[in-house]
Amino acid sequence: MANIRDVARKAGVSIATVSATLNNSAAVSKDARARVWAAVDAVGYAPNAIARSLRLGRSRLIGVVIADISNPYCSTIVRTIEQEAIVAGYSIIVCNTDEDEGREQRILEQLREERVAGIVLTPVGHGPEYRRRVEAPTLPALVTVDQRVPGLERDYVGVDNRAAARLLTQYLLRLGHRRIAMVGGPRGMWTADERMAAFVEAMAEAGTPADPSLCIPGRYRGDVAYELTTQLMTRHDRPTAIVGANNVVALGALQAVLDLGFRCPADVSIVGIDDVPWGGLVRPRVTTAAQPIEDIARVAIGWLLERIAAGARAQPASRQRVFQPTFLAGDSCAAITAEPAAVERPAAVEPQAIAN
Amino acid sequence: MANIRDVARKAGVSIATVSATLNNSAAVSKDARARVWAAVDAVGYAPNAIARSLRLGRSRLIGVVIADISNPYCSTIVRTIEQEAIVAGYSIIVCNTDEDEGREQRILEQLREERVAGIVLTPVGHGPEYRRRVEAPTLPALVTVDQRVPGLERDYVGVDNRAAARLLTQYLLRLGHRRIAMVGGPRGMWTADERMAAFVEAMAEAGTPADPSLCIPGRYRGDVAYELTTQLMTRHDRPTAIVGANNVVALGALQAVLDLGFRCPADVSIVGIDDVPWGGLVRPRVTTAAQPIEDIARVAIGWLLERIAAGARAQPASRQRVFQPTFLAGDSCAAITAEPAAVERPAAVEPQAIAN
DNA sequence: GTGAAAGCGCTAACAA
DNA sequence: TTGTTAGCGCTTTCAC
Repeated sequence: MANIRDVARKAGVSIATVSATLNNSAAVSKDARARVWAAVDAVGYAPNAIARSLRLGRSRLIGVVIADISNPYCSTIVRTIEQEAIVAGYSIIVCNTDEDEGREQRILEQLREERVAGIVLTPVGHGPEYRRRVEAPTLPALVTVDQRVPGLERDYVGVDNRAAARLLTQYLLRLGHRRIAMVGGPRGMWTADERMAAFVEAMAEAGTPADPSLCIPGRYRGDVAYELTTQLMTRHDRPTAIVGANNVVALGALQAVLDLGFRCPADVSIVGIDDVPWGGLVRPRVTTAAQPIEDIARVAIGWLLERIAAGARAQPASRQRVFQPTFLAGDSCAAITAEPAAVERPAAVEPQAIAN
Repeated sequence: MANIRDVARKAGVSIATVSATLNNSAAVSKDARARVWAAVDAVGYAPNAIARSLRLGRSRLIGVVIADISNPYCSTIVRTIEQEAIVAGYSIIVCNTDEDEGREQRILEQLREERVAGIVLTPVGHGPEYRRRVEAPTLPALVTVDQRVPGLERDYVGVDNRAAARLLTQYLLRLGHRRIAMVGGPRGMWTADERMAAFVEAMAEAGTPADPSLCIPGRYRGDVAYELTTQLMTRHDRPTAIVGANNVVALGALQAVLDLGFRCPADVSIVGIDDVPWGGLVRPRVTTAAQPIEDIARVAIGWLLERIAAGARAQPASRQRVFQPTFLAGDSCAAITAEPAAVERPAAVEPQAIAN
């Protein structure tokens, strides 16, 4: 493939002149300029970004590390980031961690070797050891999204997870539910822990502490949620309502409930965090606390580009931006009308008596 | 950031020895080897992939060019490709064309500059000029997926689009529908044209040629399909059934139909090509002709890695692999029982008379 | 088994 | 305004 020397030879100028022409980095006579462009066409030259990156010490690549691109939440984030990145002249490298810390570590290592200009990371780990690794100055500019690592000195953009879980729980409580279950995310994952904690808190505040056996950590995967919900609903003391820790969990739960022959919301109410794509077509429409995903992604990539531009210069201190969730009423919830006893002795209530 | 020279100095060896140790490319004494690894840890060295790529003339990056990552069809492809690529030691750069040929051209140019090892492309263009560009030997190893460019000398993996559209059309015909519409994809796009052609063909074969005004090209986007379907269903001679050219088109059509107050399938039947994620929860369940997306993606990345490995050596001739779609019955279609007149004079039939 | 040195393609400092 | 040249970090040939 043609290189800058070929162009220079063809145009009858030096390689410095070619470089200056291509990059507008120095004054070049009109004549030389024209000859250079003609030669570029003639030899089919395309600048070698690798050589340029090596010379400049920086690349035009941004790493986007998310849990799983086939999750619509993640793909929306990636899409938005790409849209913004491309106008800034960057391409993005997408990596899936599958919520596996070891995998994430390998990915970060690889991105570091690749000398990417920056990284947008949905971190999966926690703890001081993990923090040390993600704070490492050997990593490029880095912004965290969605998952937050407490104490981590890196920019963070996300949603108020506690508010989201509280919102939904209180909604169910207002409808008269007392025996409410939460099918959660992976234990140790920030959003999962936060959402679970807020659920427990809201239940306690209402004077009807959550039954620990109904607070079920899981994974942010539909199949796992399906399995857990199936177990949950085949228990003799099954709940009257289920909080799904995110969108795919709620969908998995709904599918399980329907497959078991229950009606939603007649037999069991279901709510979830994060909106569902084409959620308007799912029946019943799932009531959710939606995140402004695009806004989150835009802030994240904006901050990252800022830090990349700042380069070695003084970087701003780490920032936090927390968006509020939006309550979106569907029709996956029904009020519990009879059985006031349920309010008093939730654990003793026979769900069959309440259902419907 | 530490480089190979720092490691060599620390270990008291030459950079050649460090390189040989790191890459197992030459015999190194046990002692030297140990000192090198110790030095690597000590200085926090990570090899510079950019420098290595420049030297080697090849990178560990693969470009994946798709229409829109937020389309579940695309994200499944990307996910599968990433899974296979990572075990082969490659990372992937994801680029969205939004079905815009100019955008695609810029992306291909950029990937070429980036000297990616290979490209998986969902081509959006057609015609000799376009073909010439995508066949350009200046591009790296390249495999096309989903969209096919007739006459293009590049590997292609996809589905039998005609079979898919024919399958669905014949199904509707068997149910007694005669006034069937197709909400299509972008005119000029291979899959869209094929699907439309097969629809027209199947209608003609049944002796009930499709009404041209019911063969509507559009875009592979839910909002566009929604708009077109709304127009379609507010006509006085509206159809009794709609074929959606892909999954999001079918969903957009369904949403429009329901929003207008029609019942599906009682008032209008809907089918679509490509499966829908969580389709089991959409009511009614849309009857579809599903593609084996993972299989398609796996063949594509497999062929690409093969070509990358072959390198400058003789490349195999361009290959084609066409998978058959699978018919998945939902409950979005109803039989037309009365009104045999419809068979004879479809254009004259008052749809109201048919519609349940 | 080890090291010196050339060179991948580019940019930028400096000289002319 | 233009050209010469050093060097980014690495791999690899060739001497030792």
